[in-house]
Order: sequence, then structure tokens, then C-alpha cells
Amino acid sequence: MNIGEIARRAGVSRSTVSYALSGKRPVSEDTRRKIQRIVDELGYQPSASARALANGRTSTIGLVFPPAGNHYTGMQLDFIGSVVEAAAAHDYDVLLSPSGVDSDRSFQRLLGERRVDGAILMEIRLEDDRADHLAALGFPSVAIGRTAHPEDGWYVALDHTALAAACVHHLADLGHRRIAFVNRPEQLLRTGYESAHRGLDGFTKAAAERGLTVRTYCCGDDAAAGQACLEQILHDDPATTALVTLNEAALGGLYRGLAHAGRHVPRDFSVTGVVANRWAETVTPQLTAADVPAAEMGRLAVDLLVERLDHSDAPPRQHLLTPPISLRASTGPAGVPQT
Amino acid sequence: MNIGEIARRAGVSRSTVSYALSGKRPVSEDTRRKIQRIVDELGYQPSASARALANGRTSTIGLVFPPAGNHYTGMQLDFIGSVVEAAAAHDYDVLLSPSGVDSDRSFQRLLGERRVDGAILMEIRLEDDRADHLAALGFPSVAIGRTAHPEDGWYVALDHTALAAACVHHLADLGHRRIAFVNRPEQLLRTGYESAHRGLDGFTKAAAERGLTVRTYCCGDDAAAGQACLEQILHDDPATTALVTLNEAALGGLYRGLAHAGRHVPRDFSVTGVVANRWAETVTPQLTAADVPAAEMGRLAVDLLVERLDHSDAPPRQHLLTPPISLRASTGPAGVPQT
DNA sequence: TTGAAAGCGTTACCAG
DNA sequence: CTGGTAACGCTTTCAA
Repeated sequence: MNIGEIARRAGVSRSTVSYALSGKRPVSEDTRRKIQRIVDELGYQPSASARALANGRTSTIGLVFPPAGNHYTGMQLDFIGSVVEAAAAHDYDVLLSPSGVDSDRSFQRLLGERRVDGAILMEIRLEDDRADHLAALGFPSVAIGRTAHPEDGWYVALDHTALAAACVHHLADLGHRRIAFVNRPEQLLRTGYESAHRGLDGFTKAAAERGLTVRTYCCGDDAAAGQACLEQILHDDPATTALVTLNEAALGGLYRGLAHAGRHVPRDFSVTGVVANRWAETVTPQLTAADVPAAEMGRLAVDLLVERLDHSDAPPRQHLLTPPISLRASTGPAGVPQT
Repeated sequence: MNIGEIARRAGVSRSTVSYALSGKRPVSEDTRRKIQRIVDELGYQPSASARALANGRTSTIGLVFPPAGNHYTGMQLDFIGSVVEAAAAHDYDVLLSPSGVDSDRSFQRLLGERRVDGAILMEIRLEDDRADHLAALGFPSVAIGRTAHPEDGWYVALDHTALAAACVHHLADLGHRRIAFVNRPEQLLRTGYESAHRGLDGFTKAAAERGLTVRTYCCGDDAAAGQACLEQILHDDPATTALVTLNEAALGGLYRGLAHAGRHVPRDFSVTGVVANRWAETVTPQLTAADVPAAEMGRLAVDLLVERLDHSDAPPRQHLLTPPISLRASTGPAGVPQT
């Protein structure tokens, strides 16, 4: 079933069918209707490959995210979902590419074989070879996250520095003096993972500003690691009364560790951090946290990318978000520190 | 940068370049090397669209899953991740399609515009118009889940009937006599969602077999709904001592409801169900559950689909999995029922 | 308002 | 072992 067949049945030329369908040039109402009838009857739809070949656009965007070695988190899930839906709203399809770096086969296919019109990059690193590569090629892309030199790029990101700082100030205001920071896994930190670095930074600076005693930890992306990490924290400094975490996947384990240590949240110990809200609401007591608006970010990223695709000369645009801390039930005034 | 340019520089014909690259016909070692050198130098990669048009294969598979109206669950995340990686291992890309039904624009694009070679269907319903549609078209697809008439289809699925029954027997063996079933949202049940129906079925039959007193509930896919559901359960029958759930997203809320009601798990109340293991391990106490091997299922689905794509005449194959219950910490012997 | 024809970049068949 | 050439199915320019 191809355009020639439709043309033949309608007794017109293929170009007329093409124009009737795309509306890119006027077609008499009569022939348009005749063509439409036949198209509907036969359920004809133009081949995506042929169309892509002819006009150079695939109507597909690539979503690049690292492979699951480092487990997927709930945030990522929300991103993916919202990107796919936002893209569908613009009549774009989404091609998933599990690429950690430049040299990935999958990444090369995406670009080299011109499978997509543009790309959205997740899990940005401060020095990100994928972002650099795309920028060098002038390939339309939007990052979810900020590299070290984000000025001339398109992105939507969270201000992790400010967010972590806000958590610190919240705890300091409640009277906490000895607090811990639970980061993502060390391996992510080593590879320059943006949120881990900026979050750590914001935490450290704000804590210094408030004159707090702090320790910082890396923690695997799962409950078991969270539990172990919490034990380590209390072992290193039993007088710790609060923690800030960026590690959503470890959250359940942190809570469990606290329970096992006999620390009641929030009476004896306060917990806060940066977490997507549906996960913050899953734990008991519900987590007071800066809610990551993952769904909104995905949508914004798509909107930005579509804009960039439509106006290839548009100047870079960014969204830097700083969601407020949602007060729930996991933080409270510091008690008398145990010594 | 196209194949003609490579051919020109190498002083050979385009077909020779094509064959040198694909290996589909012998090429003298000399010219092969010369071509390869130029290809490497220029970083040439054939255009996916042109190739797809010429040979009718897109090297892309579609992953069809419903839109997020009914929030995404952790299981779905694991599926998506494993499908993408397994596909990459076979050099396939994955196109995401958020389609609930047949008539979705996105679904139509996938098929009608021939964007993919085959499809994997998630979130199967007992009567599934997408599955029917694909079967009628003879379009290669693999379902994750079983329709009401799965005999001649390709699928990988969990035996939810057996799984729910196993949970019931486990609880009955521990002496529980009054148990509740917490299902997915009513809307999913109404639309014929497979796991919800088969799970309910297995639960009901096994409970009857063991002579248990049961109540069954539908529950929204989030923590708040879980908490409300638990309150309802204890309100309807305060003597309930255990529950079985298929609802991963509500789990945190169920636990919270139990805590608020002063029921200690597992001393006063046992909880079990069917849940992906990383989520079972997130809650405290860790959930004794039939672990959904989501990652393995995704991989199996891709393997099946690739096999079907390679041998279009292959007879249907299925994987029906019945993972055992992992004993963790959320179930225990029934105490004296409260009246 | 319409048609003819030239691409788009591959692959694969037919000759040599 | 290699080259020429006809598809693949669409879009778009050029002419009428």
C-alpha cells in the first residue's frame, strides 16, 4: 500500500496525493475529498522511512540515558514517562538509547545513522563527552542537568547547589548541629555526575556557613547500601541528629537503619533531601524534601527541543528550577544531642 | 556524507562499498581494506532511513506501554530498562509508544508508518485490542502478560494465578484465617487488566480451598490510597491478620496504615504479595513476596521477538514464569485474632 | 489546480 | 570479483 496506489485509484498523480495529505499546496476540494475517501478506505499511511529519506526529518527524538548498571531510580522513570508523553503531544516518537558515553554503539547509531532529529540527554556529568560531542556537531539537543560550562547549551536542570543548601538551612534552623550527607554512589561521583557534585558542594558550603559539624558519605543506589550507610554514620558520630540525602533508592534503607538503631524519626533524628515527591510520600514518616518535579522537567525538555528543532537558529534557552522544600513529617527540632 | 562519496574516493562502485560493508558478497581483500580505511577516516555510517527504505527493516522494535495516567510502577521501570539493554545487545533500538489502545495516534504511527520491525506489548489485558490487532495483521510481537486466549501468541508472563495462590497458602500455613486482598485500581480491573484479574482469581480460589474468610479491595497506585485502603480493611473487619497485595505502589501506604493502627508487622499482621524485589527490599520490614523478575522478563521478551523476526515462520513460543516466594521479614504466625 | 520527474541514500539483482 | 541500474516510497521543484 503506497502513495502510487492511492494516486492510481483516485485517478490523480502521486504529487497531488502528497499535497492533498500534507496541505502544502492548495488542492481542489473535490479531488481532496476523493483522495481522502480512498485513503480512509484503505487505511493508507505514508511510510516513515520513505518520508524521512525524502525530507530529512525522522519525527523522532532520542532519549539518552545510561545503562542500568547503576540501577534506575524512580526519578528517571518519571522523566522517561513525561518525555514520551510530551513528545507524543508534539507527534514525535521517542527512541531510547542506553548510552553512558560517546563511544557507545547505541549512541553512534543514534547520531551517525541519523535516526533522530534531536536528543535529550539524561544523567549529565560536569564534563560530559556526549554533550560536548553533540555541541561540536551542532546537533540539536537538550540536557536534563547542567555541565560545568552550561552557558551556551540548552538545558533544564535543578539547582542542586541551592537545593542541598536549603536542606541544610532547614535543619540548622531546627537546631541541628551535627548532620550527615548521603550522596549517590562513589562511582558516580568519580565520573563527575552533576547532581552529586553540585549537591555535595551546596551542602558543604551551607554547612560551613552555619558552622555545622558534618560528614559526607557515598551510598549505593539500593536499600541495603542505605542501611549500611546509616550504620556507618552513627558509628562515626553517634551524636549526629540529621541527614540530607540525594539518594532516593537508599531512602528506605536509611529509614530501616534508623529504626534498627532505635532512633525515631523525627523525634530523635531528622531526614531530608532531594527526592521525587511520589517517593517522598512512600516512606513513613513522609519525607520533608525538595520535590524533584521530574514530570515537569521532562515536559520542559521536550518543549525546548521541539522549539530548537523548529527554529534551528534560536538562541539557547535554559530552565533552572529550584523547587521549594515540601514540609512533611521527617524533620523536627533537634533534641539534646547524645554523646 | 553518503555511500556515493565513499565509492568515488575509493574508486569503486557504490554496490561494492555496500557489499564490502555488509559482507553479503565476497570482496577482494585489497579493495575491502581500501574502502574500510576511507570509511574510518570519514566516519561514514549509512543512513538508517535509506537503509530501512531499501531493505524493509528498521532495526527498531517498539515498546508499547500505557500512558502514565495510572502512574508508572517500579516494575515497569525495570522492564523498560532491561528491554532496552537486551535490544541493544541485538543491535536493535527501542521506540517507546505510550499507547493504551489500538486507536492511539502513537500506536497507529508505530504500525501504519512501519517505524518498527516488531513490538513488545506491556500491561496486557485479558481482551486486548492491541494484541488482537497485531495478531490479525500478523505483525511480529511479543506480549509481556497473557491474554484470555494466549495459546497461539508469543508471550512471557507471570502465572499470577499461581503466585497469588502461593501467597494465600503461605499465610494459611502460618495460621491466618481472615485475610484481605489489595488489588490494583478498580479502573484497571474494569478494563480487564490481566494480572489484576488472574491474581484476584488465584487468591479467591486458594482462599476458598483453605476455607479462609476474605475480603478483596481495589486500591489506587500510590501511598495515600494504600493507607486509606488499609484503614478500610481494618474498619471492615478488625480481625483481619494478613493481606496479599499486587500493588507495589501502594505498599508504602499499607505499611503506614498498619503503623498508624498500631499493628506491628509481622507480629500482629502479615503482609505479602507479588512485587519486584528491589521494592520488596525497600520497605521495613522487608516484604516476603513472590519476586517479579522484571529484568529477566524484559530480556526474554526481546529474545523471543528477535527470534520471531529472524524466522518469520517460527511457531509461537511462550515463557510462563512462577517465581518462588522469597521469605523476608513481613510474615509470621497468626496471633490470637482480635475481635 | 495539476502532472512529470528528479532526487533522498541504500540495497540487491543482473551482467560481465 | 566488480559495475551498472532498478527498485524502495515519499517530497518537492519545475512546467503547464
